[in-house]
Amino acid sequence: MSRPSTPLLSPEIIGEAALALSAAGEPFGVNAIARRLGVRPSSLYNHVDGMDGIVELMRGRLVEDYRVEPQGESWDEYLLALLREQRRMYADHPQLVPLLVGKTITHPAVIAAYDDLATVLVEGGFPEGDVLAVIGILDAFAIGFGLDLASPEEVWQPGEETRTLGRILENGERGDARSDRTFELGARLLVDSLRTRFRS
Amino acid sequence: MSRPSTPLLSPEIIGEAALALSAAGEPFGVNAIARRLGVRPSSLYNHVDGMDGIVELMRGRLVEDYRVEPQGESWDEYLLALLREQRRMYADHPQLVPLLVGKTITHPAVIAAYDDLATVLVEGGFPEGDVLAVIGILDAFAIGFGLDLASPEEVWQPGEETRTLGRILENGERGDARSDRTFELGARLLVDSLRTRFRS
DNA sequence: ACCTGAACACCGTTCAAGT
DNA sequence: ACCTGAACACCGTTCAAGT
Repeated sequence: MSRPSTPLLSPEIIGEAALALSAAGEPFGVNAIARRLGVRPSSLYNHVDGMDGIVELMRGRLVEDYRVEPQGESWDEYLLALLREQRRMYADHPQLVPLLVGKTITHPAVIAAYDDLATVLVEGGFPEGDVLAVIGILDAFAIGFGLDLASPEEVWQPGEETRTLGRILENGERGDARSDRTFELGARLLVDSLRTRFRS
Repeated sequence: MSRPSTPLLSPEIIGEAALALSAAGEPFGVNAIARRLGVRPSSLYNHVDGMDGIVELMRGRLVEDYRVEPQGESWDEYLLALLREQRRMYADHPQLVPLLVGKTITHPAVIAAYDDLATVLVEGGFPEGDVLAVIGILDAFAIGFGLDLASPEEVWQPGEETRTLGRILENGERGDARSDRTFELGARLLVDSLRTRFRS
């Protein structure tokens, strides 16, 4: 059983297993992936360049799975759709966030997605000198709200008396409802202020 | 040498070592901390409740180190100062982000900091029903821009031809200068839109 | 009370051996 | 070409032994 007639593994299979583990909130290391695929950890190294390679694979699959293609809608509608989808993506894979933002992006599909965004902004009338900053703001937004959505049902649990926070928490929502309201307000504020500042 | 006359360790010493490692971008696990303190990993368990306890310790030290106390300035000035400091904090400890946002906050000093913020917002005239959402937006902002600041000098490196992104990158800044411009624009947009929406 | 050493079940990675 | 098994240097955690 040292070499099967038809391969058990491939980069695609490995990437998919890694993402499934990550989406389930479980560790997605070499050993965990091998366990899930019924294979020895060392087998993975025939298809993938270690843990770094696996992360690159995951990045590629994520762009595909959460891709939002411009359909000719107005820039603000596109931005809202993109923000919503990206937030979902980071919320589904919070453990992956530091690994994704810690490395330079070279993956062609990811570059293409950012190129789409840059093009929509330029065609929407944004000054070219500001486009990079706007892209960065959108990314920061999506990551921040994604992690917020992934955070526990109860974010704050005051032990002692508070002046304001405790009262606000009692009357406010919690869990996904709280995170959704936060995101919707934030997204609206952002898009509105972009429109105001760069009205064309 | 099984028990020293004066203890080698304490929760404070352990937390400080962990933060120093994290700030240096190095792993800050039990073994790494023990190595740095010239002690065996098992020794830490006399002072701290495992890795979870160490993270709680780090959280507490972080609030102190990056605390921004309201000084009676206007709410928007306070918000800007807070955003800047929090961004710095997350940028200095990107690896810690998923561990911090993944757990309910009970630490009294952290609760007190959020209580300060909630109080400033209420006194600044924000409707109480919106304060929780605004706090969430500020958090998301700080985390997102913090991770952006911690990201590599070159965030995008297109391999092939692009329609817009490549040109924008050539003419734009990179590294901290890019991240700073992004943050300053984002912070200004946010505070402006909060002022507009909740003008009192 | 507090540090140690041994032990355990993990982790990522390399590499010779097998087909 | 591709899976395995052994080996290595890690990791977090427990616990009896020492003072």
